[in-house]
Amino acid sequence: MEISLACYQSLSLDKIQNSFRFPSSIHEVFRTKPLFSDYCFRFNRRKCGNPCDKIKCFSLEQGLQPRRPKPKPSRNTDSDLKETEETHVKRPSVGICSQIEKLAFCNRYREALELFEILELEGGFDVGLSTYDALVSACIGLGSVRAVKRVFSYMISNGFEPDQYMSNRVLLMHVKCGMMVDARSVFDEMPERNLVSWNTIIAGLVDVGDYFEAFRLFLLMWEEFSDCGSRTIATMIRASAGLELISVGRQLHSAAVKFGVGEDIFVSCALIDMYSKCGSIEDAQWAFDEMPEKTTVGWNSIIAGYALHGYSEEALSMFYEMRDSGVKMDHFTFSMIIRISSRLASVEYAKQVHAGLIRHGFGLDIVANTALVDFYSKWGRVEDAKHVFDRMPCKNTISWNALIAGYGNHGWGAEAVELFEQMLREKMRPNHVTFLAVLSACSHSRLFERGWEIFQSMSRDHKIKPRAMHYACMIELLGQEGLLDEAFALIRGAPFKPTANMWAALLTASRVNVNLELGKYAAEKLYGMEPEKLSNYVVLLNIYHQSGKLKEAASVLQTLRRKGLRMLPVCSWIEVNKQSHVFLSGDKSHVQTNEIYEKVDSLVHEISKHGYVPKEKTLLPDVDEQEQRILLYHSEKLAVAFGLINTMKGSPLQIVQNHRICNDCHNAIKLIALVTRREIVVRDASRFHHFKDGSCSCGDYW
DNA sequence: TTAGGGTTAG
Repeated sequence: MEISLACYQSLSLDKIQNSFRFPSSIHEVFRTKPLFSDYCFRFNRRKCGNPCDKIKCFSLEQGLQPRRPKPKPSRNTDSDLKETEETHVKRPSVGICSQIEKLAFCNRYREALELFEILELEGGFDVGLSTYDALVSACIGLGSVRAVKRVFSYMISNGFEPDQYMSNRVLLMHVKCGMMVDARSVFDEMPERNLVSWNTIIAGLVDVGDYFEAFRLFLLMWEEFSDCGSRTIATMIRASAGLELISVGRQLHSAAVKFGVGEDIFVSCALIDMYSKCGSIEDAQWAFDEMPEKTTVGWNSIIAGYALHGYSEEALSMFYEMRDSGVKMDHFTFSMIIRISSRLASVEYAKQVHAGLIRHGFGLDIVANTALVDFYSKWGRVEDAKHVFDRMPCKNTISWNALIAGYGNHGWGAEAVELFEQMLREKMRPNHVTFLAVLSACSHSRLFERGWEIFQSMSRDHKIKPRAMHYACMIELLGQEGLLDEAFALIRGAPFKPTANMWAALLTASRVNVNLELGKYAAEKLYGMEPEKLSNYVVLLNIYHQSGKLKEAASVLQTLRRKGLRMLPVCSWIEVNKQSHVFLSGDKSHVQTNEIYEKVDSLVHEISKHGYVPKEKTLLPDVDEQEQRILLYHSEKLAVAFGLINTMKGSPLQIVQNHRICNDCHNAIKLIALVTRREIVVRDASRFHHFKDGSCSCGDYW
């Protein structure tokens, strides 16, 4: 029985309990056809390979054969006797061992492992269980594969025979350090496994995204114990979230209620996360409302849920509620709020969160600081971004990517490339996002040769296969150089089926270079892939117009009308004094309307001295006569005028737009930035446009 | 008995 939790706000849990079919339901779920197609869809979408292979891997018939306990080795051989004798002569090592334990207890893991070196080098020490436990803690604390190998090999060579507790700790040590293959061997060879062992290995599998194997082990665990606790359920809910399988998540929710752990905080948080990741924010909110005690993680999960669905305002409002409820905020909260501020282009708010981050003692947190770097660099405040970046005590690839992308988005292509090279010099490993950022920077700044070199170095030097987006960047780069044939050859030579992004890049290149034939070809490819996407038709329409082919343009227009494709209203918004102001074209609802319109008129008058001529007619098909008259008052211009009236000189204006900026406004804003000596950053549906000193970071190519 | 679980950044 499929149930929607949102429907149960009145009678709720009873019905959920009645729907309980666990665990047989999970077997059914994995065997039924609709769910199989569900997987196919998801795996196609995530490009995780052939879904059929994944399903084959998850064969319930091939159960894991429980290992028999290993027979204890007979001690008849000479060498064994020797070993036994040696164990008798082990040196007491109370001093070193207790020191290791103390250091590990104080989280001084590195020092504990340094001291462990003495045991390794000199050998023959009598090391007790508590010392091994401390060493395991040190390995987990450092997350070091090398340390795990050292400690594990010492345990084996020293003849350590772990009890159930220590076996689980050893298993956990491998799991936490991401050594899942070794962890699996440890698990398989354990003479006895209890619930903790199963939970540990299953959680590890979920952590690395091997959800099918996690489910397989979960069912085997169920066969062995016919029992599971809140921890197992929370983990399996996480696995359902990973697979985006709400039906399985609901069954687990039912199971949790049945087992009396439906209100467990870990289960509740996992449910909030699962429902939001599976697309049902209503159910996530319901699960949150049902939490008897709303913890920091609970609040974080629901805020993350709203943010995931693009409901930034709602997420912020939940954050205010969280703050007012007196629950402690943590580095997760701050990281999310910075990201949400970034979407809302709210510098003031981000500054406050930045201050709060430091005040609450999370000033060194890598995730929150990376979010800050991303925020500042996204909005053209490169100095601030660099300031945060330079003061980060440790940085990872994501931190570097954020700054490189920021440089690139704002037209500092050379600086982005320099930063990328510095990253390589500092032995930080780039990933596919790094290359996307640096190639996109090259493309915005027209660094053709450098971009081409970097593109080639991806697979040659860094063993990273270029993906469709990298190809799209290169097509853009070639298009800027007018090398359309080469761009087309790159698409045809790609080792995979060209994607819509790639054809769209070629279509844009054809429009900019006015190549009708290639444009038509790319547009036709795009229609086949995205028949309902309006922008594809609009670009072709523009190409026909530019080439004077009015008959063909009219035919595209007819197709649009036949398909009933209409544009969503274009809107731009800007935040001033922590308040968002949204504008539509010709919008007269704002309280400062008169002032704003006067400002637009005076700006247009001013920039006309610099050669600006407003376009009389837009090429967009859905703009009616009335709207054509108000072209002068497009949402972008209204937002810019409002920003200029209400903000201090010196600070850049930050405007967000739900569509691509139009050609006319692009020209106008470029000149407005010049005459008013203000920086204006517009994030449209496609990219950032940083207007400064009469030019734009996109190099007029978009 | 100990041990195992939930949320964040490009």
